[in-house]
Amino acid sequence: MLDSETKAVETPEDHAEELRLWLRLLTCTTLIEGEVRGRLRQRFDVTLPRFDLMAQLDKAPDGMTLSDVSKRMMVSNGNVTGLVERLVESGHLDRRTSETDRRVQVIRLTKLGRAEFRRMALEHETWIADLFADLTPKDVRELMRLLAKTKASAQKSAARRRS
Amino acid sequence: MLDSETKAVETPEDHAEELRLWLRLLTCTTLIEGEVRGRLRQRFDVTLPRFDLMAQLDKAPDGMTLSDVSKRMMVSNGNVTGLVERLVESGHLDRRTSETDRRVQVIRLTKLGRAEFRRMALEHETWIADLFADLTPKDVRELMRLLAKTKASAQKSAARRRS
DNA sequence: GGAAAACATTTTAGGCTTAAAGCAATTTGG
DNA sequence: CCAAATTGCTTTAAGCCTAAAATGTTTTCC
Repeated sequence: MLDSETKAVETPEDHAEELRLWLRLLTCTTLIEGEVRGRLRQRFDVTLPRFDLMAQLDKAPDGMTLSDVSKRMMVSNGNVTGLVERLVESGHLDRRTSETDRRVQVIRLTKLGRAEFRRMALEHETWIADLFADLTPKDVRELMRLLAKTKASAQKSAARRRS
Repeated sequence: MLDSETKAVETPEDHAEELRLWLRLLTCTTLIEGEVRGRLRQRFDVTLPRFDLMAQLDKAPDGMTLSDVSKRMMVSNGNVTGLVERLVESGHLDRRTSETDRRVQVIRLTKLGRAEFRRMALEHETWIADLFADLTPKDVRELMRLLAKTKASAQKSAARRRS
């Protein structure tokens, strides 16, 4: 049997498996994301980022600040500014400056925005179910568990770098 | 015990688990992708799409057509056109029209492009390994299996829609 | 109280991305 | 052979996205 040192010499840094895993993860996400994007556009003439932003706001009846949205969506501040601008323009969002802190903008879904989002979300959920249809409930549970572990690992690594 | 019909009435369409799974998948990918993007920029002043394109070409010593690249990267044709333009400009790519079919553009890494990519890829691999560091080899295998199943399921669903 | 730091957002410059339309070259099927 | 369809790529218009700098506001802390 090989000791660990010998093995280390033979395969100095074998991270090929992790690399393949990352590529597969990326492929899955890209595939599903593209499918959802296309369906949103065809059925509702809406973009995925707009839908995602509305989804965040649907969960927050009292509204959110732009920073909150930016953190939740994991996108840059400037990105949110533009996205919100367009959704206010189209009447889906209401935006007001906080009374207690004039730096802060609070945004909410308008009645129109909420109604449209709910209508889209119902159908969206069936698309997702269909895309994952071949996974058993056990597969789903197991994937949830492993992705939670993955997320924690990646966050730890990211924090290590920032420190 | 409830029969399936009663149960169906109580929970008409329970796809909440799949939805959560999709969001978690997306979170993991966004997290890792953002981390890789930032490191590529800081260490090598290169963008992620440029790196991805070079990675495709590194696996194809005889070059690829733009269509091939577009399919592999799962992005639109027009996207590749611009990406290639900039990489030819910076001297990383060589582009020539096919002798047998004048519609086709074949691109390859230049000597410079290959050298730079190899240098980046070495480090990139260690980042990925670090990001996935808390997963056991068994976790990795299991994730690979479940993501393969997910990919197949999503492709089937996408094909259903297109038909 | 007031300077300095922190914070929320916007602006800027540049690049990425898509869908759809357009152009040229090749292939197909009468 | 040649018109029609297909294929490979580019262009266009619009929107998405980031990092970094700028602006205005609030908090901190001496």
